[in-house]
Amino acid sequence: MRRDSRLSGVLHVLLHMTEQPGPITSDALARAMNTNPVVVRRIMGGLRDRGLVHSEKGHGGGWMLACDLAAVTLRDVYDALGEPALLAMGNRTEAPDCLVEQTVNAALGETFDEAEALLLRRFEQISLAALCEVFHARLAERGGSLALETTHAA
Amino acid sequence: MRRDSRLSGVLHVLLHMTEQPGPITSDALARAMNTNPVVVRRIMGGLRDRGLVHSEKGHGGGWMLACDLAAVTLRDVYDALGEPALLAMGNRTEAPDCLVEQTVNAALGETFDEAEALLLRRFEQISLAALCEVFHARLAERGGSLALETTHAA
DNA sequence: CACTCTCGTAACATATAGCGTTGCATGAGA
DNA sequence: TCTCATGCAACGCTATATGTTACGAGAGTG
Repeated sequence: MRRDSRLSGVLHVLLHMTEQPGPITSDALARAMNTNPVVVRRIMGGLRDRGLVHSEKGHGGGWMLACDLAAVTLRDVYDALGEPALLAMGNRTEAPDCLVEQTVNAALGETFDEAEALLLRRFEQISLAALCEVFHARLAERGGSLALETTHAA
Repeated sequence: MRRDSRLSGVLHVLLHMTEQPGPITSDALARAMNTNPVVVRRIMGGLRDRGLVHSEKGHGGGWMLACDLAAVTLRDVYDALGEPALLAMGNRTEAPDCLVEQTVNAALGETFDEAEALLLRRFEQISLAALCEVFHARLAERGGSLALETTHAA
């Protein structure tokens, strides 16, 4: 299967939203990500249910941030996506009768658990506010516009 | 995508081979793994090309170990499988123009790289001989047979 | 009220990758 | 010559991320 890029995608969207005061429509976000509005709504749905963002229908509607950027980490966003699989590999069988396979599972499982724990720990260490800061540092360093419409030409 | 279990599977096979003096057929290995002989040959092909195992056709043929168990690590086996993807997630775009996405990619990419490096490092730290040792320790502790035919009832 | 905008959601299509299965060719031993 | 076993191509199946279309519901505008 293709590699899951939902976390990457939703963070892209969230970071753009921090740079824009008003609500942004799924359509505008979809254009920025070269994808479809429905895909945007799909990945944003989980974040809405968790109260990270808020959506409004009708004229002037769209998506708005609804959380404290300093208090929300990538882990929260990851959870809001439904905690998709982190590793592409896994043990063949969960609870095998075979002692040989139990040995293999134990060794591999420990390694896999370590890697997953590392990822989640790193996610918890990065807040949306921190991402914003890094972005602004890059912006100041390299110059350029911060508007969604400019960075993503229509 | 389904979670890749080739590493888990091939290690199971290799460990069984260390416990058996003569060659083992793909058919016997497939029965032990509740799968198809062709699947066994497929994942073993890479290991054969690297000289980790040797295959013989005809009567009395099958698979044999062809390496120093203490010198071969899980990393070697992983490489022999063709270095399949370790992580189920990735960045949406490799080299985006958007400064926002560059920021997201940098943060996530660093985390992903760390996790991949951890996995490979752990793989390098575990030799086939070490797995064998753990297996024999478990065997002595819990008792039981070590024959493929017994642990995997036909 | 009619119209337009936007989200919410179902339904279906597409692409990829692991896995299973069949068939046949090839080489080795009985 | 027959049987056993690998080598390999060619399918089909399944799961999942992603793309697309269609329609309904709510919210603002004229």
